[in-house]
Amino acid sequence: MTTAVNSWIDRFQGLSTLENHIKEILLNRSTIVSVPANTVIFGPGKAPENLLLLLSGSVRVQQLSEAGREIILYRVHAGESCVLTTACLLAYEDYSAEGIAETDVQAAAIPRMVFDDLIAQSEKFRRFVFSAYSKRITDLFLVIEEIAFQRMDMRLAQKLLELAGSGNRVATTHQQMAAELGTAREVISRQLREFQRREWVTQSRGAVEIINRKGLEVLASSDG
Amino acid sequence: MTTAVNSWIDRFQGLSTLENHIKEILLNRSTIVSVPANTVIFGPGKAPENLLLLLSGSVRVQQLSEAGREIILYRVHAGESCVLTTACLLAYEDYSAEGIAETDVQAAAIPRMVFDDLIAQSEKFRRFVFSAYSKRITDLFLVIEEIAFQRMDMRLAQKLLELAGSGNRVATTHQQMAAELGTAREVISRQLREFQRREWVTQSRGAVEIINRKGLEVLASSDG
DNA sequence: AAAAGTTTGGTGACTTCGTCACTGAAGCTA
DNA sequence: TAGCTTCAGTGACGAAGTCACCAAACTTTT
Repeated sequence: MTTAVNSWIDRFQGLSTLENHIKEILLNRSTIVSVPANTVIFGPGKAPENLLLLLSGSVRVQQLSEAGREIILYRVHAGESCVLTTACLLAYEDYSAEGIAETDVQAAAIPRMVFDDLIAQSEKFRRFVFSAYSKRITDLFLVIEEIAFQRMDMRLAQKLLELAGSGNRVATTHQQMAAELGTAREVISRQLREFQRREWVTQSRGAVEIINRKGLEVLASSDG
Repeated sequence: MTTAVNSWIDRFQGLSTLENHIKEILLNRSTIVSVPANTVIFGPGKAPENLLLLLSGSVRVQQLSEAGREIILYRVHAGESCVLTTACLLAYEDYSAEGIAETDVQAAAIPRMVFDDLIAQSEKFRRFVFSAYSKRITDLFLVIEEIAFQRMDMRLAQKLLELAGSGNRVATTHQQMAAELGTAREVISRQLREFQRREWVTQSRGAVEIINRKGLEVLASSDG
């Protein structure tokens, strides 16, 4: 029997303090899966059978409208869980959201029944799950607020900074940025042209280079 | 000891099949509360201490933006639960959503600890809770899609029909309708004027009267 | 009952955003 | 190198959001 130390479990804030016997259940009854980039992990007609705890990579959860437009709802990163999915698979399976591996992904997959077991047995695991829900839901509230009330130029500046991270290059097409923000490609093109005119960015096919971070930051944080 | 039959529990789809001893815990450790209309049930700085199961009335959950604008996220009706709230109170308490009693409300209030107990003890209760989550979350996805992609005239027609129910009168101000749809009052005023011109509705101060349901229905269901 | 205040709705001018139809340029493929 | 596909640019226009202001309808006060 393993001692359940130094396992992937400890990479998850909120799981590392689990009781040892719970950790063992988690370790013994979950499997580590590897998923190549761009795999559809769940979606309409493809209900997820497992709760995924991401060890590396990221998963993009997006919604497709009937008219073929799409919007990105949130991302799941390493150290986080696809927990909303779990709820959704229990009932309303007919929603149109889908989860896609954005990079190669490694994850611990917990079967539905084991998940149920853990929820029943461990107060700490329950807390972990409901905390994850909480974060996702507040994220969704934020998305709604941004779509409804914020200006596109501000949202685009924020998204560019977010996607650039510590670097300066954002490798993405205008079309993809449009999906990020739930708008049309032309709108992105025009905004980026304006950013370029202000010498905040330079553009090349399939990429945006940030050359004046400050400018974007000022716009991004100008509340209103 | 009660037999736990004919109680409020049976009004909830998903709870009526609970084991009897679970029903008894639910009955004995929850309290029936009455809340007058317009009470703020939870909100920023007022975390809910209980899971509410609505017996009568309805609760409106809305988000306030910094600029003072608001948007209605969803409603909780009799026979449903304020379950999202429960998750949120566990962690991220700093979200800006608030729940308001739209009418006088009667509800069964389950303290947080009892909720945790029930989750641990009953598979059926877990299913009830996660199903409720599922419904709310898919509702939120729908809200996002509508805000991002649907035309205002269509959304307004849908909302009018929804609020009218089986009647023909919607007692609401333009400002309130704007909050329903996350837009500005002027937009609502202009759309309603157009509906009036088409002789689908008549207006009076604080109310809209539907006089041609068909017209609204056609617009509401014209996808695209 | 008249005056004053508040809430609700109306409107024009303007900006921003989304849509449509089309163009051209860049990169890939055969 | 010719042809295809993807990506980006653009003008024209319609839809939606913003701003500033006005007017009408209810409420409260005197």
